[in-house]
Amino acid sequence: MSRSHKLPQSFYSRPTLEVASNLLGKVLLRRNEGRDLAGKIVETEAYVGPHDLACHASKGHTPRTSVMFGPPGHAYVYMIYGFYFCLNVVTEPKGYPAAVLVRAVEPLENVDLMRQLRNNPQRETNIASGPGKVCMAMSIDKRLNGESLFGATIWIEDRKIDPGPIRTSPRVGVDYAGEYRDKPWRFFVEGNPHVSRVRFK
DNA sequence: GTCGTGATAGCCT
DNA sequence: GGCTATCACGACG
Repeated sequence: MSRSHKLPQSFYSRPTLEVASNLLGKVLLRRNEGRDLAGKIVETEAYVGPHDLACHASKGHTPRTSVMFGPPGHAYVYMIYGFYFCLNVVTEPKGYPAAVLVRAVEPLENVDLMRQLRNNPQRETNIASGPGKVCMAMSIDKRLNGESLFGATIWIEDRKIDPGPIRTSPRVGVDYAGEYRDKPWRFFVEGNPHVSRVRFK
């Protein structure tokens, strides 16, 4: 039983754009007080390293960004706008600071609990259709910053789901990033209603 | 449906 | 001090 479908470290230790694209259709798992919350990843963004002006690590190695400089396959969680958290997975070999932001998942297991954690939105497509929502729905906060994705707290599984057609677009909220602003480094499943609607075209 | 606004904390010139 | 990889809500129409 308990077969592990966990993605291995070699999955994460690759070029960030590949990881961001290949994460679509994989399943994010979060063990929360004995219950596993699960969601199929349908939207990601790549933050590709020290030269990418939208990547936090372009500001250098600071306490905040240090997890990104560490080994691949770990969670980089930070607080944004004083209210919300964003979940990233660290990519590329150790020492190269890059990560993939998980922007949206389609709830799969214990959906009732995920909905509750989000203060009971009406529509299921409003449970985890955005990076802050993903963290709320899956009980992810600063305490998980630096957590390995190979333990029993949070991980990503390959359930051999065909994600369907993949599209790209510019990333959300990075107008400040100069020549990197319009890089098509956002990946999402075309037509999936759980994708965040922001800057859709 | 779209648009504007307010809330708020941690980080870093 | 200024900015931020966001969300919810209310005002429109």
